[in-house]
Amino acid sequence: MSKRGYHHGNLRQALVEAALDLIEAKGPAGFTLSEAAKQAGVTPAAVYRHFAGRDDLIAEAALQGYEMFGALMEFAYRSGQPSALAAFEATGRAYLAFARKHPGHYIAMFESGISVNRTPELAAAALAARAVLEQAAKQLSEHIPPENRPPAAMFSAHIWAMSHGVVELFARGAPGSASPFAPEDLLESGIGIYLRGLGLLPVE
Amino acid sequence: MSKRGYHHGNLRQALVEAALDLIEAKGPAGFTLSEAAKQAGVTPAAVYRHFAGRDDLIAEAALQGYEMFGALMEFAYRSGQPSALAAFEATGRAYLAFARKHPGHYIAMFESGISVNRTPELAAAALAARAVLEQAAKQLSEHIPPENRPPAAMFSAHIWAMSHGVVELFARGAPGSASPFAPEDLLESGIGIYLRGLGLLPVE
DNA sequence: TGTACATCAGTGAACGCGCGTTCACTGATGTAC
DNA sequence: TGTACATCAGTGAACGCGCGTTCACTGATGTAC
Repeated sequence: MSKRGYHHGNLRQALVEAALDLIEAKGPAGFTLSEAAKQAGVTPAAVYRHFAGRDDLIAEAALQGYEMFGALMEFAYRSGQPSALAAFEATGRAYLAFARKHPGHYIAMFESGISVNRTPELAAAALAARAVLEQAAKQLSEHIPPENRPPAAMFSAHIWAMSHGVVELFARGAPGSASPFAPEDLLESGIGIYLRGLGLLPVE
Repeated sequence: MSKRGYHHGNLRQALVEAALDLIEAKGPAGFTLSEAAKQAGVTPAAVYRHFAGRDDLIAEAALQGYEMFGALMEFAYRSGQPSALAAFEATGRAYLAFARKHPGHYIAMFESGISVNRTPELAAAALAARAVLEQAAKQLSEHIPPENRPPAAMFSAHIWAMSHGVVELFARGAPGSASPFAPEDLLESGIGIYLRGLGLLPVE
């Protein structure tokens, strides 16, 4: 913002944002370091002052994504307290909202092919995000009679899978695309039916 | 198989299979026409005798995938008849089995970025595959009292989303990967809970 | 306030590489006679 | 069975391109005196 001219001032973050724009626009394969540099108004070589290389830049984008993702879900989770159900549903909605609002981050995180175990920092951020959903699932599943209560990790895996599936298949232009339902409605109703199956919502 | 030497004999299909191997091994971005040609024992230029270019080759791999996918689900669906429930569950299992056995096809279909509307033939094959699942969902949903029966298209979209999510998140090495559950169990239990939520399975 | 200097972010030219694609060609195959 | 010939699948050389990365450099910035 402040400085202009020879020194960029905040090139590191500008590069991350250029990367996110490109990933969003052209997919993880379409992203190139050179183009990100160009979009940030800088020579490709300048990137190496801030990142070890192309993959390192994507990894940073994914890291920022995981941190934001975790924080948003955490916030949603808290906002629904003390009701376990409200907290859980808010978390689910936050998942889709994040994917919609920050597609570049979402793609960098889940479709770019970078491993979550690339750095300890990235692994920790990913784990933390996942932990929020698992915590929400765990708290909610305590309302299920123990004898037919699935493991919380399985519960949250189901929700994660359905959320991710809705994002990939129906929230982007991808394959058949032309679903007659809004992704939000699809996910909300799907999770509703699932929760009913666990006895956590009344069977109307 | 038969001919050797200057003329390959079945280069077109050999290229498709090389492409599938490469896509499976290195992701849709890692696939190159040149390497597929090399793996088929042929010069890159030879590819152009059979395909319009790189994307056309991927599209053919996806097309064969959709055809196989549709046929397998159709077969599974029939094998469960006349029970609507058995047919539906067999179809769901066939989904995951296909993704497991034919990852190259699956990736070409859903992750390569090629549009299903690229050719009428591809669109038709994709539609046919989707129709099988929708048919299974429709038949099964007739066992739900009409007043709280979701549209069959929504029903099948939920199942498709959960299946796809399980494949992407837990059936491959991708992100957190280290799920403590087998994808098959995860999907089977997830669908089971969902069907219970629709009143299609007894609440134990 | 003014000057000398150290720092270091960004430059610009260069590299080797593999890509997709084109083109004129060659030589194996199968058919007509 | 043998020869002439048309077909066309695959060759090999070449292309222009953009990529990621390296390197010695330059010049803006901020600090010490």
